[in-house]
Amino acid sequence: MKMSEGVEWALHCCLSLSWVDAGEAVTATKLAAFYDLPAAYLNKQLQALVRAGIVSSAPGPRGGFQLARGLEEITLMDVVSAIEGPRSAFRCTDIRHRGPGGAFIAASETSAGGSRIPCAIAQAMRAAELGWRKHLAAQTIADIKTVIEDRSPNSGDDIRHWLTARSS
Amino acid sequence: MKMSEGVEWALHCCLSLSWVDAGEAVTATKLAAFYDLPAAYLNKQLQALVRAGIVSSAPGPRGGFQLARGLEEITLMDVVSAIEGPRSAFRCTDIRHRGPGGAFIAASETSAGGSRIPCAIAQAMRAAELGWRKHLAAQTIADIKTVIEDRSPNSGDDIRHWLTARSS
DNA sequence: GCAATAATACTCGGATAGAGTCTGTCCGAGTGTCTGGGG
DNA sequence: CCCCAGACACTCGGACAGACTCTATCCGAGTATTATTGC
Repeated sequence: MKMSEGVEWALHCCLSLSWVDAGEAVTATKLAAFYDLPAAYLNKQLQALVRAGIVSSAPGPRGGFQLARGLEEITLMDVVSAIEGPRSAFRCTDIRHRGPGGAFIAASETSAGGSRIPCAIAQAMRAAELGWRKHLAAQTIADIKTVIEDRSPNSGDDIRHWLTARSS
Repeated sequence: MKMSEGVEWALHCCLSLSWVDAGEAVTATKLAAFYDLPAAYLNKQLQALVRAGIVSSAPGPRGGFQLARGLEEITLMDVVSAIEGPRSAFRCTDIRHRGPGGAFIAASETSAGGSRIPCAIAQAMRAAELGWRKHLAAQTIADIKTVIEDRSPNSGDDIRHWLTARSS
């Protein structure tokens, strides 16, 4: 169970984009060079953020990516969901209903309407994962930005200058 | 990010093993037949549980697997960790230190001793994942067994009879 | 000098290969059981 | 009848392929810029 590296990339990119002036777009090539990442693949991850409505994109010269909404409106959950997809990590395949074992619970645990009572194991796993998602949804990128600006107040200016410089 | 199916299998197997009498071993073949799973692959997952000390194994005739400790001592976290390994889902590759961007934070965020201050993003992700792990560690398989026995009090007997029958 | 136009360079976006991990399968080492023979 | 030895059948355990997802790359569609040409 490994989370895609694209999540880390996307989070850092959102953070970096927050320092450039509104209306200014940064290209995927520039962001990739800044972090020494493969440009085309980073572009792919940024596309996922576009589809999720987190950043907006513009083609052509002077084009690129910029945040589509305020940092306070972007939670870690939003970014993770955009990159990893909406499906949960634990996926119940209902093995309790397969094979001879299924016969034992079919009578006693199947509700009247025919809809099956969810597996207790799946419920427990889902509850734990929900806790994880709640933690992610409770933190916005603005919170992280605050931490970083506390640590090094001038890094934001440096990053903005580097990303908005015309010649690389 | 998809969790291995082996986790679901292992959880169900632990639950099933809890109903057979102590000292009685159940073979991987039997458990696989019960849930209609590939026997050899299920055996592989059970081996992981053995390495983690959750179940014990015995070779030869009358051999098989049985729980190595009480259900109250087996948390969901134990099983997940046994199957999935100890590594966390989110893995910080420190892209903030790679490329030109690394130069900006090297001076301001590196502590005196040379040890780097952990990335704020990695910290946030790790905190969320820790919340997930805490949820998993807080629930034991005994808890799940209680839920199931509440729903269908006689299923335990059925499962024990099926698993301990000599001829399939 | 100014406006319209065509060529241009640059960007994102999706379609296309390669690597790593998860899933599934096979065979060998080891152990308890059963059968046959001897005392 | 009881004990012992040998063969046997059964189990786990690790080594070996196949499938799927993640990673990485390439090329085409579209757009703002820029140079050129005519007025």
